[in-house]
Amino acid sequence: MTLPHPNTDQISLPIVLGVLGDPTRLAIVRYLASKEGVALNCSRFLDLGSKTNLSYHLAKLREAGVTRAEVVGTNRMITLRRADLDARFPGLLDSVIAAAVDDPALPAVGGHDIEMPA
Amino acid sequence: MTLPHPNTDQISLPIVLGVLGDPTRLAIVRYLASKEGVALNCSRFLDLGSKTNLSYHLAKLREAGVTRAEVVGTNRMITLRRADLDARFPGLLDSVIAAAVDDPALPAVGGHDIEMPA
DNA sequence: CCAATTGTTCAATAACTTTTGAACTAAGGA
DNA sequence: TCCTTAGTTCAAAAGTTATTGAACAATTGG
Repeated sequence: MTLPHPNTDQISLPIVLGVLGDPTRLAIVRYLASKEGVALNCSRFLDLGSKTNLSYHLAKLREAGVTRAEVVGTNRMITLRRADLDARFPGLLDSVIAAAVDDPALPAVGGHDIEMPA
Repeated sequence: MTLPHPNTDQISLPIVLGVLGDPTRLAIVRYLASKEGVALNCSRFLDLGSKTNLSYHLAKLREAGVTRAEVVGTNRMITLRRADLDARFPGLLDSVIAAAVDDPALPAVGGHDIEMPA
């Protein structure tokens, strides 16, 4: 049971930008960046929306190539595809995350759930 | 007759990313970047769509704070707000433009119209 | 003044995106 | 096996964005 992800060279600039142009998804990416090296399961993000709505946003991020989701039991462990994005669009993710870190308009993710080492 | 633009500190990260997440607008920005220091009128971009559709996309870019439009006679002279964007989101525009420059999937702007010095 | 040029606005439509709830699958534990 | 937990899928509804054509405004040049 593995989920579909684009290859690095299939990642599209307008699609990545469009996917990041949504406050919920930007908040997810910001949070993933703040926990780099750690794989988080979806329920981590329940502050940002309902379970089914998160499933939708996380699928968008994955299909755009921004995140990777690994199936571990009944969990999907989610990580940022930082190396792939850096290779494809150097500097882009860094500048987006740096800008997102101090954006008070973005919704925040609490800090109340299990996490597992990547 | 001056057009509304956001102040630098009003420029929003998700709005900028969303606006750039469209191939037509990314092509406009890429072209503006390639002609930096030159103000271009709207008809420069007619390869990318109809007159009224361009009016729409150029308004989106302007309202997001990505471009500046100056009224000169019957023309709107359009420039990238590079300094403002660099101040607000350091490195972001550079990395977007660098990635857009070698994106063969983006529509191209011809090179068949008047241009005027900024 | 008249006509041409540049670009906007408006309303309609088409196309897409987001959100929701109910039903579902798959794995894990008692 | 049965129950729970984690997450997906589906279809409907709601909301948003993109595209079009017709009508409009403002400036310039003859």
